[in-house]
Amino acid sequence: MRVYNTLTGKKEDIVPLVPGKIGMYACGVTVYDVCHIGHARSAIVFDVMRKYLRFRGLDVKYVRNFTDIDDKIINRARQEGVRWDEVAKKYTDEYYADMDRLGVGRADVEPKATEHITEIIAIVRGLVEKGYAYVLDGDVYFEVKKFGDYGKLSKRDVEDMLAGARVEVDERKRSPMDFALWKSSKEGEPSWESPWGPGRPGWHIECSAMTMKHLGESFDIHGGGADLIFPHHENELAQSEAFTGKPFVKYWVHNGFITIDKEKMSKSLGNFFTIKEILDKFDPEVLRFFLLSTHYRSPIEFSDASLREAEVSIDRYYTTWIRTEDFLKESSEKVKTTAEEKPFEDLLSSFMDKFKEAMDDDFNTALALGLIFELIREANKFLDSRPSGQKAMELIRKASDLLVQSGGVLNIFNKKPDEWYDALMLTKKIPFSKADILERIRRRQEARQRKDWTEADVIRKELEDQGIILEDKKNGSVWRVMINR
RNA sequence: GGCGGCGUACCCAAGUGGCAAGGGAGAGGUCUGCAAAACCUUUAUGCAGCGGUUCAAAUCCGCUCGCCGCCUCCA
Repeated sequence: MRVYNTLTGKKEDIVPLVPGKIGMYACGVTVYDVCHIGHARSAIVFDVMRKYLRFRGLDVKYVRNFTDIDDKIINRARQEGVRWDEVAKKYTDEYYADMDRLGVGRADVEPKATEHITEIIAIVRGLVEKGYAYVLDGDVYFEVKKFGDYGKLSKRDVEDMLAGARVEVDERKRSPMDFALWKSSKEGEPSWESPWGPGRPGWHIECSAMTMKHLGESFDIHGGGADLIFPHHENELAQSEAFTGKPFVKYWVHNGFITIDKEKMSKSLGNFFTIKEILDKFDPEVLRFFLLSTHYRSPIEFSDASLREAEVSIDRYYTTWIRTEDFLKESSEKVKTTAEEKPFEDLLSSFMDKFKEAMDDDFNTALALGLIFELIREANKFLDSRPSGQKAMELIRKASDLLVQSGGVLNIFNKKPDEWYDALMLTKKIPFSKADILERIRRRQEARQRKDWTEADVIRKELEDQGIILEDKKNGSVWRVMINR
């Protein structure tokens, strides 16, 4: 398995620090507002990585944090006139609600900054003692120039950055690049006792404390959005390695942004969609599929049209699923071998290797999806050749097993077709109930038996106008929800 | 200004040296009472442009053009 490591700028073989085990940390969210789909991308990408690593037999410990104390939270609380911890609680709940709807699983440990104040203080104290940090009026700063490797993750040169000087200058600091490990609290602000007086942790130190506690001083994979590379991860790396004297993270993994009209989706530009907004119009599976249809490091342009395309693709999957189910239900004594059998069998036996190969190569979900659709096409082709007999059934059963297995890793295609259509009934706001539809199908079936094609077509048209498509099969008609309307 | 990335068909999108995955849309066809679904054929002698290296380049190197990101909070 290989992964692109931001630290080295190359794809590298994944060799766990402890054979058979993976320690993995992903930066979660600061709980001061509702999540947008950029947060969803990060959450989904690392959820799938975790699932795949497990699928490959690794014992994964996945940690994802909450930043529940921060200036933004304090500001938000001030604006809303509520306590800071109420803000944190509220948006933590919102986060869970969004993730649950999205189908993103919980991490193995979900630590909060405020639950690690003791550990944070211990690290800050250690850094002061080791001479990497200095105290100023109750604040503690990390002195960047003391850490020779500073800039190695984001490929930045400290001198260049100083020359650029877009950093807010606090005259008291020894260097503008120095960053806060501990911030003294003003009257009325949340605070914890510390050797430097009442205060709260700086932004980056919490991750060092939490990773160290839950994954050890060195661990395998650290992930997050690409916008966290600098300064957050750079600072995290510096303070962690300065404190322990050991390599902090083996593989740094960063996901690309979601763009709108080619521009990064962000709070400040205001061009963002919340997870809720999207899930009102699309099933969570559609968003997941869409996000996995592009490699995780590439930017992905967000639009309704793209989500509709994803919807069509998913529908193709469930349509095929129904075909395979129908096929397996029909008992077939007579054996009919077709010319399609051999190529189909070959594809089935090579599929899982190719799927693994795709996912092994830096979690190439887009390529993996391509393979899944190749399998779907071949399964349909095989069924079109009208085979029958035990062997044919075994092949189809194997195909659906492979689809379930690969879909399971990607956390897609995990519904039953019925559930997919139920979901579409809701998101497409179909005005008919299932009973309405079945009643019309029954009436149409009578008309068809009378060979009253006009009447049959009128009923079909009526359903079609409301977004329901009928398919006539040899033993009756079935309905589906129309996607493109 | 410094650093990094991207540009593949009508659209989305894989592909880091050896015949250009996959999906959508379009056209034609098979099947069907007609449809739908499915399948088949078709749609890039070509990968932003120009040079170079190589037996061989979308892939490596150089330059040019265009777009974007980070350098400040950000998934």
